[in-house]
Parts: sequence; C-alpha cells; structure tokens
Amino acid sequence: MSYILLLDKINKSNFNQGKIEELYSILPEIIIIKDEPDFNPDIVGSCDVSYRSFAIVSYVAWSVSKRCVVEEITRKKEIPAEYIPGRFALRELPLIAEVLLEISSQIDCLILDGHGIAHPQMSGLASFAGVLFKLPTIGTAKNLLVGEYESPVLKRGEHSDIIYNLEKVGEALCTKDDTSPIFVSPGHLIGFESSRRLILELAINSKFPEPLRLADINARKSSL
DNA sequence: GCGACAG
DNA sequence: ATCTTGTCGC
Ligand SMILES: [Mg+2]
Repeated sequence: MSYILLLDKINKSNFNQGKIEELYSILPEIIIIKDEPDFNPDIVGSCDVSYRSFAIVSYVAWSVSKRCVVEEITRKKEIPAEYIPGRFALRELPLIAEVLLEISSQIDCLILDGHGIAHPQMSGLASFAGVLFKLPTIGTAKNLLVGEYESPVLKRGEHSDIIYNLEKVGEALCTKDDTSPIFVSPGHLIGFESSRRLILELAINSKFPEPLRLADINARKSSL
C-alpha cells in the first residue's frame, strides 16, 4: 500500500548498479540529517544478510509500543556484487530493496547493519536506503569505516562523537554496561539525538538493536 | 607507492 | 561476511 512510493522510486531510478553508482555522487546533497516534524516511530524495521555462495536476506519488523516482532521474512537471493569498502550499497542495497517490496506492514524507521553518514561521501548503506525508500534510516556498525572517536565510558547510555574532517558524523554508543560501543550514524530524515535514543531503547537482549539482532540470526540460520 | 578498509 | 575450538563470564 504505502510502498507505491518505493516501487515508483526504484522504477524511476531504473534501480541497478549503474544508477547506484550515479547516486553516490549526489547523495550528499539529498540527505537530510534532521528529524521529521512528528518523528515518533512505532514500527522499526531492520534487514541483515548472510553471505555464502548466495545471499540470505532477512527482514524483521519490531513494534516499539507492543515490544514484539510484528513481521519477519527471509529470502534467498543471488549476490549482486562483491564487497568493496565504501561501496557497500552496491552489494547489499539491491537485496534489501527486493525484500522490502514483499512486506505488507508499515515502516516508520529502518535500521541497517552498516553506516549512515559516517562514510567518505556521506553515502553509507543507511543513507542510501533512506533516500531510495524515502524513510528515516539509522546506520549501526560494529566497526568504523572513517573517522575517529574517544571511547565513551562503558556504561549503558554513554556516548562520544565520531569525527571525520572536523565534522560530527555519528556516535560511538555504549548500549550495554561493560561492553564495547557500537557505531551509530543517522542515514536520512533523522538526527543524532533520535538515532541514539532509538538504538539505545532497542538494545534489549544484546548491545545491538533487537530487530537487527533477530534479522542477523534469521539470515544466518537460514544460510546453513 | 603504502596502508586503511562498514559487511 | 566467512573460515573455526576453546575459553572466560553472566
Ligand atoms: Mg550484516
């Protein structure tokens, strides 16, 4: 229903490797790192992929108000491209797009495994997804691609800025006591504050946001 | 040219 | 990401 926009955008963009490559250059001008007027997400979706000789993509939708999974699907796909640091969207975005086209429930915010604007050209996977799908997106990564940070105190809720070219591009966020921080960077249509708050709130059974943790588990077990 | 390098 | 056993800790 609400994915007519998604379908439309993908068709207009003639979604393919070439178009993604084109978008890498103009994405910085399109990205909006600011909350939408009444940003208060309930359905938070997340996607993750397990790679073998093929790819297993899993999508999990989590309801913040109900505190439970409201939808989840897993699909086997062909791997679109090899992994190249800084060009992750070429590999994972096509897979995510295909799976999102199949879901029926709404998505108020999408959390992805990778960076948002904490990228050389502010074009991390999450930023790419946000622009293409016209959705608020947050990038959550285990490691840094670019930038520097001072480790925050290892206490849930503590955080420090990730600085790249003298600019703040994200935060190292401790989501669990005595556990190494995860890197959070807004992708599109959301700010640093809301990104941090949502990720922290969703870090329930691990240091990672619940829907992403579950998508990772689903994808991995289905790839065996 | 060397080293760094999301997943 | 994946290849892989044990080990430390809650
Ligand atoms: Mg992943």
